[in-house]
Amino acid sequence: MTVRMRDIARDVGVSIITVSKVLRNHPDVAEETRHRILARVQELDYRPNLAARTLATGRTYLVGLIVPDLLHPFFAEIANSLSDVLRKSGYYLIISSSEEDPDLEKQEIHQLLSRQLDTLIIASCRSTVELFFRIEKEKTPYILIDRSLPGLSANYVGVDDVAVGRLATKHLINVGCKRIAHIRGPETSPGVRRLEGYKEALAQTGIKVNDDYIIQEPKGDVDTKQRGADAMKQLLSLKAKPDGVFCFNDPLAMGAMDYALDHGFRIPEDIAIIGCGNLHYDDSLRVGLSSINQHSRKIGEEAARIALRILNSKVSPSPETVVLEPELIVRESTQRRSTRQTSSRGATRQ
Amino acid sequence: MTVRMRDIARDVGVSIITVSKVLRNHPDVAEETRHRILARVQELDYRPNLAARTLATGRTYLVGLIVPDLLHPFFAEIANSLSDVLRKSGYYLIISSSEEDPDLEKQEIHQLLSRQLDTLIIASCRSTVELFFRIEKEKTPYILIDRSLPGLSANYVGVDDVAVGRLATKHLINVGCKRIAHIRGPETSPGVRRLEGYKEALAQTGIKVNDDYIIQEPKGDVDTKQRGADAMKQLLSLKAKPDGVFCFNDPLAMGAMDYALDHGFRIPEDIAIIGCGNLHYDDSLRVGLSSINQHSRKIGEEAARIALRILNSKVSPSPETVVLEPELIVRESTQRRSTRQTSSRGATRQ
DNA sequence: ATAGATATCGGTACCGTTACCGATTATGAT
DNA sequence: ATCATAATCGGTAACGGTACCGATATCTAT
Repeated sequence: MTVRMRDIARDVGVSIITVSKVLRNHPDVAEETRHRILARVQELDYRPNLAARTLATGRTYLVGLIVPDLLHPFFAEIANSLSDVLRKSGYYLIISSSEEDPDLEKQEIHQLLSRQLDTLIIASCRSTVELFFRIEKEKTPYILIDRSLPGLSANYVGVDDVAVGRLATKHLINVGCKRIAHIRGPETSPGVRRLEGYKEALAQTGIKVNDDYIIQEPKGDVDTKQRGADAMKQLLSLKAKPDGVFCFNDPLAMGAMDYALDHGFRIPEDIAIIGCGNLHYDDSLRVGLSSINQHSRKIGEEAARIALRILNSKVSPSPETVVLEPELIVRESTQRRSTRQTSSRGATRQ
Repeated sequence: MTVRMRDIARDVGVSIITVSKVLRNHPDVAEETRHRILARVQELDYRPNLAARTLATGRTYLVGLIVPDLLHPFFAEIANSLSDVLRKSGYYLIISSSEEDPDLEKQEIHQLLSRQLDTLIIASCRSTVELFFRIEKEKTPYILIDRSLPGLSANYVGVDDVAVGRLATKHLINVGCKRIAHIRGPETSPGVRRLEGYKEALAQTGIKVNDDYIIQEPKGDVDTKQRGADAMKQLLSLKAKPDGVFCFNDPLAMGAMDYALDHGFRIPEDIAIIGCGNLHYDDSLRVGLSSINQHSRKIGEEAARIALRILNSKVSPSPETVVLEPELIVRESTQRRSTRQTSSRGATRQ
C-alpha cells in the first residue's frame, strides 16, 4: 500500500497531527521535530492524499476550465496562460471541452461540480442563464470568459466585441471597400456583438446593410475551414459581389481566402479579407491575413487574477467585469490603395 | 450547505446505504424504493461528492494527460480524441502541460499522482527512466505516447519515427533533390529517430551525410517559427546551399519556408520543403506544405483503448506497444519535375 | 515560589462515501 | 407447517486527512 501520514508519525515518534502541521507549514512545531519529519517524508517519498484532504477541508485547489474547442488556438492560449498564473499559487487547472454542444457542456459542468472544484472558468456555448443560477446555488464561484450571457451579473473577462466588429469593418471602409460582407459567428455574445459592430460601422458611414452580405453560421458539423469556403462561395455567386469581407474568426477567414484564391480572385485587389484572433500562423498564409488581436493570453491572466482574488477572500467579492480593447493588425489581405505598406509582409498595428 | 446522501435517505425514509446502492445501480434494491430515491435525487439536484467516493473506493475515474505543449495542434488533437473515448466509459481527462521542461514535468507528475488518478498518459520530455520507476512503485499504471524512453518496457503508442524520417527524405530524393538538409527536433525519441531515418535514406541512396546540413535544436526560448527561420538562415548561408529540407515538424517548416520565400528563394524550384504533422492549415500556407501524417487522433484512440483495458482488468496486463505507420502527404512545397501534379493545390497521399 | 505567557504537541470528532457482512422479510417448495 | 432460498435493507468500520481545542512543558517576571 502507499505510505500515509500515520506511517511517518509512527516512524518519527510523533502524532499524526504534528505531521499534518509540518506538511502545511504550520508554525506550531519545533524546528528539530520538523526536520526529522521532513527527512522521513523525503525518504519515503510521501505525498498527501488530496482526496482525503479535500474531504476534510472542502477545498480541492482545483480550478475547472470549460472551453468549446481545445483545438482552437485562441482557447489553447487562454488555457496556457491561465494555468501558468494559477500554478504559481498552488492551484491546478482541469480542462474540458464542450465541442460547442450545450448539452455536453451541461454534462461537463455537472461532472466538474461534483469534483468539488474551487472555481469554474467557462466560455459557455449556452444561450440561457438558468444553468448558471443553479451553479450559484451551489456556491461554486464561476467566471465567464470570451462569451457573456444576457441578464447574468457574473465575473466576466473578454474583449469588446462590438468594437471588434466596428474596427474591422471601418478598416475595410478605410481601404476603399464599398460592398462589405460579414461571415458571422454563432448566436453567442461575440457572434452577436461583432455583427452589431459591423452594422454600426456601416451605419456611421452611411452604407445600407444588405442582408445578402451577412452569411449565417450553418448548423452542420463541417469543420471551420470548410464553412468559411462555403460562405465565400455563396458571397461570390451574388450579382453584386462584395469587395471586402469581415470574418468572425481567422479559421473561417482562412477557408474563405482559400476559396476566393482558388477561383481566380485576387486578395486584396478584388476582395479584401479580415479575420479575428490574430493567430500565430496568420503571417504565413497564402496571403498574410489581417486580423483583430483579442489578447487571448491577457484574457487568461485576468481570469486567473479574478479567480485568485475570489479564492483568497473569505467573503465572495462582488462580480468583476474586464473588457479588453481589441487591436487592429494589418497584413496583406487588406492592403489596398493608399494604405499599402512599404514592407511587403510585415504586420502593422494601428 | 450542499445536499448529501444522508439528506436523501432521511427524506425518503431509508438508510444511507440503500441510497448509495441506487446511485451505483446496485441490483440489491426494490424497484419501488429505487424510484422514490431517484425522484428525490432529481428534486434536490443531488450529485455525489467524488472526493469522498475516491477516499472510500480508491478510484477517481480520472485519467491524467501530460503533454509538452497544448498549443501544438498535434497534442491538442490527441487530447481531444482521448477525451472522447474515455468519456464514453465514464472517465474524465485531466490535462496538464509541461512546456517541454523536464523539471516542470516532474512536478506535474507528482501533483497528478497525489490526486490519485487511475492512469497517467504522458508524452514525456524527460530523457531518463528513473522517474518512471518511481511511478511504477506507486502502482499507478501509465502509458507513454509519441515519445518512448530507452530501457523502459511500458505501454507505448506512437508513430514509427524512423519511417517518418525515411519517408520524408526518400520523397525529397525522388523529386530530384541532391543536397538534403534536416532541421532536427529535440533529443527525445522522435527527434533522434527521425534523424536516424533521414540518415538511413541518404545511405541507401549512396548520399554522404553532411553535418552542415543537420541543424541542431537550439536551447533558447524562442518560438518554433522563429527557430525554423533561424535554421533556414543558417542553411542558406552555406556555400553549397541545400535544395531540399526535411523539418522535424510543421511549425518549424513554416518558419523555414517564410524565411526562404522572404529572401527570394522559390519553393519548390530552388528548395523543396517537407514537414511532419500534417496540420490542418498546411493547405493554406504561402506554399502548400508537404508533410507526414502522424495520425494524431488514432494515437489518442489507441492510448484510450489501452487505458480502458488496464482499468477494466483486475490484474495489470502486460505492457502493450502500438506503432503506427506514417503516411506521406504531398503538396506544392515538394512538387518538382516529374512528380508535379495536375491539380495545383490538392494534397495527394502516397 | 507562583502566576502567567509562550512554545510544543496530541485527542477527539468529523468530512461524505463505500465495503463487508449480517439482519429481516417475503417467497416458494415440500 | 416447516425450511431453504431469494430479495431487500441496514450497521459498523473504515478511507486519509484536518479543525478545534485542550494538555503539557518551559520560561519569565514578580
